Amino acid sequence: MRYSSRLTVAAHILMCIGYFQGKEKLTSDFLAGSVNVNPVVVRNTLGKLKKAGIVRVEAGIGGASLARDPSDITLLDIFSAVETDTDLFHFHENPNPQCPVGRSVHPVLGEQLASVQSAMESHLASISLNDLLRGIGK
Amino acid sequence: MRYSSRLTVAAHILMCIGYFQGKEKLTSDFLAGSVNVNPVVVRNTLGKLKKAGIVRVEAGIGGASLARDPSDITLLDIFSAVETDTDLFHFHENPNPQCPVGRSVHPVLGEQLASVQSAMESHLASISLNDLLRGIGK
DNA sequence: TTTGTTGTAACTTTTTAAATTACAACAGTA
DNA sequence: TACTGTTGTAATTTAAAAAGTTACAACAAA
Repeated sequence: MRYSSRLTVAAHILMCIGYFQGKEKLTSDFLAGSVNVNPVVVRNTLGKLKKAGIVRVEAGIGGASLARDPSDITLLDIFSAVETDTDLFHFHENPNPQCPVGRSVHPVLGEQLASVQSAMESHLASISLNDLLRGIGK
Repeated sequence: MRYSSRLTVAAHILMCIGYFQGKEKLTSDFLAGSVNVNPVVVRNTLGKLKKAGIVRVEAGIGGASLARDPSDITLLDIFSAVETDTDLFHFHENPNPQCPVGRSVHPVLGEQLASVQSAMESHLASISLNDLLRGIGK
């Protein structure tokens, strides 16, 4: 299995906000129309992004806006805000502790996979919302 | 979401084979005992590893063995052999093509995510079964 | 021919994401 | 104040995928 589409949905939403900010009222309905998902999914996603300090949302009146400069919002920020389980790999639960291999898998393999994970994360951190906005309509 | 436990299960199986080769008869039951999964899962996994030229399996008589030197089996080899969908990120299906952002998400974001993916894969390729075997019982 | 094993298909269980429904809380406006 | 459009959030449903399990034919050696 792989990561859910939460990262791409969240990135899409933020690209919309960055692109349309000032021109359109960015309600969850409007954003849902571009992403083509249910408005409630947009609201939940915005809720997580708000908690992470990435967007501001006006309750009641409606409308979302970026809380930081697009160059200061990275894919890692979005990823961490939005994915519940950020672990890339998933260990099988109960290797046999009686077996020398079963006893060692988790520490040995886990250490290696953690380095893969952090390589991925630093790569995500090197890409900003600004980089994405530059590509729109090009 | 994240990758299934297929990679860790497959790596565990291969570590067992590398470790016990020559000392034990490596049947799916024996391997299942160390990994602590159903023997059928082991057989399915071995089937994929066999197709990828990583192991040899004796039908009838039973028992698995490595088809290559452990230093020539990387985590990327195992990963590719065993995961059905190797895509790390998952795109939402139907962004609105009427919207300039909806039209651009896939190409723009997809290109960036592909670079993240290949960074991860080259990292996986740098770790061999030999590296894992060295860590056992240490 | 008997025994122990692999290869596979089919089915069930469990888990997770995403869609959906519903409604209270909120903030402006008439 | 009442009305309107919106957010926040809980609860439920639907859909998809992984892993567990059962069952059995094919196989290879003794």
